[in-house]
Amino acid sequence: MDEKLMERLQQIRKLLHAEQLKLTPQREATVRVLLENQEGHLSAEEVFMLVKQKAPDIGLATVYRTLELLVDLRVIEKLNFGDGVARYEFRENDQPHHHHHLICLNCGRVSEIEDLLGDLEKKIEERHGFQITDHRVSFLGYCSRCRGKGPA
Amino acid sequence: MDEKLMERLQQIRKLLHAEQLKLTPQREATVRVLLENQEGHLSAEEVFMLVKQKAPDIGLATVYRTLELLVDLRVIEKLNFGDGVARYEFRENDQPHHHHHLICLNCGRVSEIEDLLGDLEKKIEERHGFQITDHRVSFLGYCSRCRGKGPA
DNA sequence: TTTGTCTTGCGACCCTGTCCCATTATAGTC
DNA sequence: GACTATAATGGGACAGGGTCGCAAGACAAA
Ligand SMILES: [Zn+2]
Ligand SMILES: [Zn+2]
Ligand SMILES: [Zn+2]
Ligand SMILES: [Zn+2]
Repeated sequence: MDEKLMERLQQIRKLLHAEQLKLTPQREATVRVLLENQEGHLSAEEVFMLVKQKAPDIGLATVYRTLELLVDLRVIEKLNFGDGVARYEFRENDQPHHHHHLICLNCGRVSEIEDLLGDLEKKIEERHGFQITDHRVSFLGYCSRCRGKGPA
Repeated sequence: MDEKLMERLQQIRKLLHAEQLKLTPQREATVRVLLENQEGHLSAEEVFMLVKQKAPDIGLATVYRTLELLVDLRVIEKLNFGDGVARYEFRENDQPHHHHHLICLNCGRVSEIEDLLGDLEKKIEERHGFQITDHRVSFLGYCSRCRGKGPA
């Protein structure tokens, strides 16, 4: 786990370097928080709170800038669950479409399932002549623990 | 068209009445704008602008309140295309899932296609024990006119 | 008319996110 | 190490979308 983290950090350092950018302590702390919360789907504010614990003097703007930078570098992905805040998540390979989200309306848990839209997208491209480059998909409902309970 | 409009207005008037609410001139004007722009996927601000032409003294807050009210009554649906503004659209029956959106990254056109997720949702419910009540789906890419042009 | 309730417009306010700018950190070169 | 060019930072002002509280207005029932 730790060597994987260091490896990832090195990768990112190289990516930044290629653009004459630096992996500053603030950026590193932000990346670490993201890596330590892979399944957390953290919002910028949440990342900020967690980063503050590692680097108390960091500014909110820096976190936002770092997140934007990492999105541009395709290191992380910006998600929108429709709750008014952007959320961020590590990207495994540089590929989009790696998974979908199931959002529980009762407990708020977000779980992930594999991408199931490949065939469907082909169908849409054929039928409608629309060239799909990305999709935004989430499913709302009740997780196995919360079934039958209705809204919170 | 006009009789359909009146019919819809009567329906809505009844729905409101059932909750001891009134179909005020402001609310009626807002509903009319929405009905006259069925495929427009209007934002609140856009609705406000159009309503102002019919009822110049209406306040922005009233439009927001009316939209929220209509969403609660399941008369319209609140959409999120990820561009930072909420958009609104009439609901045909009171059913969700009636269609998906294809959003062109070049010209911004939003077109609609039928809901194709029925089978997929069944599969997800079986595999993951997650009871789906709604989904948010949009496909991003390039429409038939804009194919091969890349981002604007 | 009186009363109670729903509704309105307005402005203050909130929240997420961006921008500006003076200051600071960093990497590279001598 | 010292010097320099450039990238990066923190903080605060600001922006856009949206919500809230409130006093005033509209309306229906009695
Ligand atoms: Zn749950
Ligand atoms: Zn995820
Ligand atoms: Zn197009
Ligand atoms: Zn639509």
